[in-house]
Amino acid sequence: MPADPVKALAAAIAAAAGAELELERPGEAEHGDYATNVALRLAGARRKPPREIAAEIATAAEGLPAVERTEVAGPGFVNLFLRDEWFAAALSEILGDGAAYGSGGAERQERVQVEMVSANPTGPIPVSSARNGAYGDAVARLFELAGHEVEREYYYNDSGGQMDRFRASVEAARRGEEPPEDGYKGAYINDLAALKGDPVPLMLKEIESSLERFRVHFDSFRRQSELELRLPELLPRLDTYEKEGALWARSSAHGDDEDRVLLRSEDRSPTYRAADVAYLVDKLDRGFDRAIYVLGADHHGTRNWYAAVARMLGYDPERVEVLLYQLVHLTKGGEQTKMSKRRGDVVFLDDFMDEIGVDAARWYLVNRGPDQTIEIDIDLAAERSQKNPVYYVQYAHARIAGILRNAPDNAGNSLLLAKPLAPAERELVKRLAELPAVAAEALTKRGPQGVPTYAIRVADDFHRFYHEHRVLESEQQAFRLGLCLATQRVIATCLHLVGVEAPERM
RNA sequence: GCGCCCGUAGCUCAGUGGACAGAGCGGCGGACUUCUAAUCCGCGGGUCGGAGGUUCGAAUCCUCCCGGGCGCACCA
Repeated sequence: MPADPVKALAAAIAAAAGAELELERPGEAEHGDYATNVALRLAGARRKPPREIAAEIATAAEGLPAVERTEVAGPGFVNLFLRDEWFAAALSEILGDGAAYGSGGAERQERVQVEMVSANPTGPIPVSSARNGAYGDAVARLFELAGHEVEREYYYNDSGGQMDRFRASVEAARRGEEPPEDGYKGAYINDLAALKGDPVPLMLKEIESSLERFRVHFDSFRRQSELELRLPELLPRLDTYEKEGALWARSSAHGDDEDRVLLRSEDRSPTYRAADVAYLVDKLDRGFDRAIYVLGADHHGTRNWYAAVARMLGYDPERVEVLLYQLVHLTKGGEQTKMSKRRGDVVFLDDFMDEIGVDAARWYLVNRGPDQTIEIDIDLAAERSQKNPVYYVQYAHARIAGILRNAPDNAGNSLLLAKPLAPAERELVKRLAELPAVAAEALTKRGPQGVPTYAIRVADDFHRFYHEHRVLESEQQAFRLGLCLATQRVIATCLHLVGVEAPERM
C-alpha cells in the first residue's frame, strides 16, 4: 500500500463513525487540521439533523489516538485537531516510501498509449504544437506515476497534398527557384535544400530532436502510408455506403456528428479518415488497454469520430480517449500575430526554449488548464522568465539541497520530537500529505495544471518554515531534517511530472 | 445557423457542491553579521459576464441571455 496518511486517517475515522467519509483541509486554521462534511451529506438519508450526526462522528473520532479534540461547527462540519504524534507518524510514513512517495495510486495497471504532437513534418514544431507535447507528456507522466505502463507515439502523414507541396518547396529551393504556389517558405526550407535526399525524414529528425530537448521522448513513430496498406482488409468491416462515386462511413449512426468520406470519388484514394481507421485498429491490436489522442481544440469536431470507428469495428469505445486542449495565442507587443507555417512567421519551439529556457517553457505550457487558451506575449516571455513561479519552486528544492549538504552524516532517520511542533511545521507536513490526492485528481481530470499549483503551495509552506525556523543545530534537528528531505522529494516529484529539472544549486 | 471551449482582482490565471473567493505579476511599505534575500512579512485591490432555477449550502450543477475563441472539406 502506497503511503497516504490522510486517507489512512479518513479510513480510521470512517471505521469508528460507521460511515464513508473524506477529509478536507479547512481554509481557516481555527477550523482544525482537517474537517469533514459527511454529516451534512448523511442528514437526508438518516433523517436526522446534521449537527446531531456530526456530534456522534466527533465523539467516535475522539477515541482515536491521533485526535486531540474535535468540534462540531456551522451547519454540521466536524473539525479535527490532531496531536503532534500524528504529524510525526505521517512524516515517517511519507519518508518510508522514499523517492516513490506519491506513486502507485492505480488500483489495476493498464497499458496506455499516449499519441501526441503528431504534427506533419512540413516544418519545425511551433509553440502551439509544443503545448500538445507538454500537455500529453504531463498526462503520460501522471499515468506512469500511478503505476501504469505508458508508451508515447508520434503519428505523421508522409504522403498526400501537404507533403507534396513541402517536398516541391524544398526541390524548388535546390534549383534556386521560388517556392510554388501554396508552397512553404522560411529559412528552414533553405537549410533543408542544402542537404541531400527526401526532406521529410530530415525534417522529422529535427522535430524529434527539438522535442527531446523539450524533454518529450517518443517510443515510436507511425507513418500514414504504411497504415494505408491495411485498408483493403479493414474497410469491409466498417458500416459504409457509396455516394457520388465516393465511399462513405456511416459514422453518424455510431455516435459521430456526421458521415465521413473514406475513399475519394476522383481516384478512390484514401482520405486521412481512412488511415484513422487503420491506425485505430493498429493501436488496439497492439494490446493497449487505453488509446489516448491528444488534439488541439481546432480538431474538436472529430472528437466522436474515433469512438464511432471503435464501435463499428466492435471494440469497446471506452478504450479510446480524446484529450482536447485550447490553442496558444501569441502576441507581440500586445498585437495578435496569426501563425502560419507557410508564411514562415511562426514562433518555433526551439526559439521559445532559447528565449525562456526549457524549464520555464514546460512550466508555462502545463501551468494552465487544457480548456484555457494560453496567451503568450513573445516580447515579455524572456523578461517574465525570471519571475516565473517555476524558479520559486526550484529554489525551494535547491535550498533544501544546501541544508542536506551541511547536515551531519548521522543526523537522519530519527524523527524524535524534542518539543511541540510549530504551526509552520504542522502546515508543511499536511501539505506534503496532500500529494497522493493531488496526483490522483490531476490524473482523473486529465488536468496536470493541478501539479504546478500544488508545487507552489509546497514551496510556499517550505519557504515560510525555513524563514521561521533553523534546521541544523536546532533542538528539533532530527524532525526538521526529515521534514526537509520529504519536502525535497515531493518537490522533485512535482517538477518531474511537469517535465522540469530539480536543481541542487541555484 | 449548429457544435465544442472560455468569461473570477489592473494583467495572466488557480479554484468542477461546502464555512468570510485564492496565487503570480504589477502598485505601496517593511525584514539580510544567520542552513542560499531567486526568500519572508504587511497594505491596497472582486456585483466570480447577466438573469432565473436545483440545494441546508452554488464561482462550481441546470435553463435562458450577453460577450470572446475555435470548428462545421472528398486538407491533415
